[in-house]
Parts: sequence; C-alpha cells; structure tokens
Amino acid sequence: MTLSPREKKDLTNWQKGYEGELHFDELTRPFESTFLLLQDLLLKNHSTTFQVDTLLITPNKNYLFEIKNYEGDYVHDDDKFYHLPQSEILNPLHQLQRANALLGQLLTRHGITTPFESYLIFIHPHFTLYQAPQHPSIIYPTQLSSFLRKISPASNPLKGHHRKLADTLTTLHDPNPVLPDLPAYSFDSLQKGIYCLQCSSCSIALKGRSMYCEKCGHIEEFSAAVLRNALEFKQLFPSNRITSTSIYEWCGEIGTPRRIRTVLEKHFAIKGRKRGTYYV
DNA sequence: CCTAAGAGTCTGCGGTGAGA
DNA sequence: TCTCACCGCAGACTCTTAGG
Repeated sequence: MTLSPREKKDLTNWQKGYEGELHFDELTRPFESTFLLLQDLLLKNHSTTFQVDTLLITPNKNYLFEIKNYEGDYVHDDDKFYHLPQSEILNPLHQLQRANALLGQLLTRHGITTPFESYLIFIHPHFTLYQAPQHPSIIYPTQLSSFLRKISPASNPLKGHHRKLADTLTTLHDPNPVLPDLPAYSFDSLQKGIYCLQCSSCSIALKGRSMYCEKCGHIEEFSAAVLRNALEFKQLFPSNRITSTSIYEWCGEIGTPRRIRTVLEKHFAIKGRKRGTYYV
C-alpha cells in the first residue's frame, strides 16, 4: 500500500530501532553461554507498562541496556536532545532512568532488591552528538567495544538467586507485544503479489518450480514463496480464513489454485471438507 | 537415464443462492 | 419450500521435470 509521509517516517524509525537491537544482540551473543541475557522484555509495574531492550545478569553486576540506533547529527543542549537541524526528540536518558526506576520498583514488589547498572547505548557508527555530555550512563559508538570487553568473564559462577531473578522477569514478561498504531488496511486495499525475499521488488516471475526475481536474479522455490505469503496473510488478516483461493489471490494469481492448494496441504492442517475447506 | 516429487487434469461431491 | 445451476473443493490419476 502507499504510505503517507508520516507513516513512512514511523516505519523507518521502527526498522532502525529493530536493526539496532539486532546489532546489539550480535555484540552480546558471546555472553549467552556464561551469563543470563534477557531481551525485549515487556513489563508492567502497577498500571505502567515499560519495555526493556536488554538485561544482562552476571555474577558481579546486573546491567540494563537501552539501545538507540540514531544515525546522523544530533545535539545535546540544556538536558534536551535534538535531531539536527532542529526537531526535539524524547530524551533517551529520561527513558533509561524511567525503565530503571520502574524495574527496581517491580522487583522490590516481588521481593528482589538487586541493583541494576543502566546504560544508554548509541549503537549506530554514523551517530554524532554535538555538545555530548560526559554522562557515566552513556556509551557512544566508539566506546562500545571497549565497554563490552570490560564485562569480563567472572571467576565465580552464577548462583540460584541470579536464576531466580531471570525466572521472575521471564514470568512477568508480557508475551503480547504492544503493536504500534498501524495504518488502516484491508485485503482489497493492499497490492497483491509475491515480493522478492532479497530485494523486495515485485518483479517476480514463475519459472518452473522456482520464482525468479527479474531485478536481482534471486531464486526462491515456488512452495517456499507461497508459504511465506500465506504466513504473511495469516499475520495481516488473522480473522480471514486461509483457503487456496484466498492465497492464490494474495499471491497475485501466480501459478494455479491447484498448486497453491498443494503447498497449503503440506504446511497447514486442513479444516473442513469440500467447499468451505480452510487451513490453520 | 532413472526416480521421486511436484504439478496438471478430470470427475464428482456438497454448499449456496436464485427462481419457480 | 423445492429444484437446479453454479462454484469451490478434494481425490485419483497422469504427466512433467529436477536432481542424482
């Protein structure tokens, strides 16, 4: 669908944020084997919901990380952050302090009083902050690798209370993510077709058993592409039934309904018989 | 070249809805 | 309310083709 400029901006921001978290996940992967690493926690203290990007539990210290994938030029002035040339953004330090405070209160209510060291991580290599404050909680891109190196492997192992902390947080985590305000869409209003997995173009041609991207040359099995689209259909239209014709239409009437049916039969459970058959 | 998996074709079943 | 044409689907069978 065609997005409005505002929606495009939101989409870019979400993508950027997500990419930043993925990047940080990569950097903290070595810690997984020795420490407890919790990512993307959605927690609730009384009626206040808050999100925690990454929590790292080590034998010596617990860390709370807020990841920001800001790119380009920013300025810090009078306790405020601006994206140059002039738009003010939410102060990420305040977000970090809020998450830390709420996390502390939540854990205290569950009988855990362990402190967390909280850090604001600016992860994008092309991030510049003019008049950058020398704040002990801020880690700039050029400091990141040395900062992570300092979280050295501890000589003493994790104990029961560390696991209890992780278990408590995992139990308190709300698995239903808060969805951003999505633009209104319907089946009829969206462009149908299979897009290329590699370059996202819609210039896809069916050649034998494969889908061939005329733009980048990427080849994907027909069945894999249909399955991908069927899962996408399920995500976008949870109340719509998956039928061979609905997916055939959703895929831009590529192949034949019979071929689509074969793919659905293989990857989904069939409900009903004859007319009215659908897949779950 | 052979084999097996996948795709195409044909036929019949069952639900739906229009018209008598 | 009943009948019948139409549509969407499954199942059986045949054909095709990718990959070893």
